[in-house]
Amino acid sequence: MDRTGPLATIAASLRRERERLGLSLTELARRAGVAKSTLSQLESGAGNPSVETLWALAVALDVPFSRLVDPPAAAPVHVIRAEDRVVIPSDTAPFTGTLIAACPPGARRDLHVITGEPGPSRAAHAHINGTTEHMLVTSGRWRAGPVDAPVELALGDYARFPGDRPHTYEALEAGSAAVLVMEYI
Amino acid sequence: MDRTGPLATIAASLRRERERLGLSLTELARRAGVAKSTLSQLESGAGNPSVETLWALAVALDVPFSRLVDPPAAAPVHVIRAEDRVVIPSDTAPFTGTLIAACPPGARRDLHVITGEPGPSRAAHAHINGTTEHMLVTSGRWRAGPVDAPVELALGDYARFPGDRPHTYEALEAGSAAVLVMEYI
DNA sequence: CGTTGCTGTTCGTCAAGCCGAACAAGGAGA
DNA sequence: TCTCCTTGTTCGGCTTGACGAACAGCAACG
Repeated sequence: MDRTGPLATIAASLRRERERLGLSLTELARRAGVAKSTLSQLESGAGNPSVETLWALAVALDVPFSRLVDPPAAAPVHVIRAEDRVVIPSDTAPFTGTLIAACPPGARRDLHVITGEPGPSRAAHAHINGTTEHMLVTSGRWRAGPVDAPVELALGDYARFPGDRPHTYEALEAGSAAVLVMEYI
Repeated sequence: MDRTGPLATIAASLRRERERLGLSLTELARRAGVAKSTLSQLESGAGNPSVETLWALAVALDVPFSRLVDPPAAAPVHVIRAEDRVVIPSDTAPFTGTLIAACPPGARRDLHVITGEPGPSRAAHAHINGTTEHMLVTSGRWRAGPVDAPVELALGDYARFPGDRPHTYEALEAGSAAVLVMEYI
């Protein structure tokens, strides 16, 4: 966790999330029930908001509280080979997905098991912003990752890649399987 | 994410985390650089702390910011068989553990891969309060779970059990392996 | 050109968070 | 018991965040 102070992060996050929704500063202030002067100062980096104020803004923006205080998680594609036990993006075509454990409140992590057979790769729609996918091959081989940069994964390989951008899964062997962790910020 | 207001959660979280470290209110206030009167009021539920104040406390407690505002998740023992794709506690004896992905800030989830050979079961020390372990067998068979209620797991079985109490792992076949997710609240 | 409506800004006032000191309560030791 | 140090509490003050209004800038419309 970073210790650089959350104020600058909050300022940037507020403006980013507000513009993501296409809301004006005035409109967001109205929805959140805070004075627009307060919001203006917060977005300009000045101020030290109370928890209640920031909470109201998070609700109005429909984002988790921590989204505003934690620095935007850089989610570059990260690849680790089985030999090194490193992260690698993986992607399968005809596959079945099974939700094993739903994300408990506060943990923000969903566990899936997917199995696939060789065939055309299957594209997955992008998830909400800030999503990261972890994939660990437990059987066979896969090709997975962002549509513009998929990575081939062998048994035991692990991959991590952004889940908020288009990505694909493709099984390269019969009976391929993998553990998939959907992670939200 | 919950929308019930973070103040009560903050009050409970502050006291819980402080007592977890065995710190007195006075000592925590000193380390965080906040007046102990302020901390006293926060723990009693009164007050509406500023982000800077709460941030200083989170740093002093060495917990991510969101740990203080998100409600704690309940973690009863939950078991699911492979046929049902349900959770089941698993436990192995002679084993090797490899950290694949360290817990990113706010996500509070560590990914491990463990491999084991048959032999005497190995007890794992209890982790910090609120820890939950997820285990998914990717090879062989395991017996794992709380020391007083271990569960046998076959290939593909999944188990979830509290990690803040003593538990064990025991591989039942040569070349057994599993994915282990350490989850913190 | 003036008006209306929006953008986001800055200002003064009031309320409230934060602080430090003073406080009561509980052990530990002489 | 009396003292000393700790625990966490409550109290006056200073500081600061939140509010609402007034403000300047820009675009569309009559």
